[in-house]
Amino acid sequence: MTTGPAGSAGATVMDNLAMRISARADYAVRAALELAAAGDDTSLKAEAIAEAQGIPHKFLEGILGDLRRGGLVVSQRGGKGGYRLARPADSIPIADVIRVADGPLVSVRGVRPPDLSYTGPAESLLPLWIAVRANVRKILGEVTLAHVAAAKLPDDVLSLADDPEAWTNP
Amino acid sequence: MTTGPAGSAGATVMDNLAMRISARADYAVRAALELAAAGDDTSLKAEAIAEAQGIPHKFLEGILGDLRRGGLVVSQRGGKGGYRLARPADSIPIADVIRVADGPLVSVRGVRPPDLSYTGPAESLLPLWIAVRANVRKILGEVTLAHVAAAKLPDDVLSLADDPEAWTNP
DNA sequence: AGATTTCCTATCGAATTACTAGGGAAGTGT
DNA sequence: ACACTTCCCTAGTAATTCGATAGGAAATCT
Repeated sequence: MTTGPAGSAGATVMDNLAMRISARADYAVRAALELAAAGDDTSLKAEAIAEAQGIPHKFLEGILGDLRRGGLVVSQRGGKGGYRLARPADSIPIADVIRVADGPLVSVRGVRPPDLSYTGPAESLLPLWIAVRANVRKILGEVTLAHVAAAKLPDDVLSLADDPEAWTNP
Repeated sequence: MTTGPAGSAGATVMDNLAMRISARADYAVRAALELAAAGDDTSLKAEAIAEAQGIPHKFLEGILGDLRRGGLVVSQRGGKGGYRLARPADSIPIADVIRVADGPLVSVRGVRPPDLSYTGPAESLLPLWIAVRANVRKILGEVTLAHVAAAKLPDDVLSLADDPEAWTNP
């Protein structure tokens, strides 16, 4: 499995992180992509998705439950059961998947930017966080499951990722 | 998440967060802004900064220690002691402050994007995370302490924050 | 009925976060 | 020299969160 053992020996150091995509969000997106690739009328079993993407299957079940409650997938129990997307893949932005699985996209100290208040020289911090959030939203709201599943990201996103400097460490 | 379907009004839920600025990072930036506003040759005591920004002062001391070890501030002990910026405020991007206080800016499941590998329909996920990261870096690397302390954000950042839609909830 | 697969609840350990406590080291003013 | 101030360092801790697991009840198909 190329994805790195989900829970065990992955990263050497667990750093503090200013911005992180959680395992939940990552798994949720990958599961949704698997469903997008399967097509609108084929339904996949949780176990199949888990195996394909190297996700602990009981953990995945919980995540798929969230996606269902969030209205992104529909499920069917029983012998021929499984999950499939509730809407066409090109109408589901990645942002939706992350939000449903993980809550708001961006927050500061557990508070959403518009609810913060700063004083003194920090007053302009709020517009800054808002700008960052707007930017993240723009990207993740523009890119859909269909884009990623087809490996055809929009040009403006691709050009961001093409900058070699974007791939360096710090 | 386990919160009722979509938007059940005002309940404050402490969700998981896809992207968060931690208290450490937020405090670090605000402290640095106080120092930027004080000027290059005035030094402020930890206690004064703590009071001005409403930060627990013992907690802040630890953060200031990180900033010092990261070379962003210099300190002086004793009666006339305190902290001041090690460099001019317009040469310190917000990104530097956050990184020093909190580690790498962006990561996925505790792993930095370039170290991930995805399979199947999730293959294009990596360039997407990279694009998001590049974008966040671009903003936080461009905006300096001087910008924020003077309440004069660069135009391209301001225009992002000016979009009224950027301030809405989800 | 019987097999299958989702769905629900409960729990767990380990890590992380935000913060507190206490004391030692370095510097200043009298 | 002496007291006083302020930074500096090490530990510790309570609460929360994260990732993951277990067992069984409910629904659906053949």
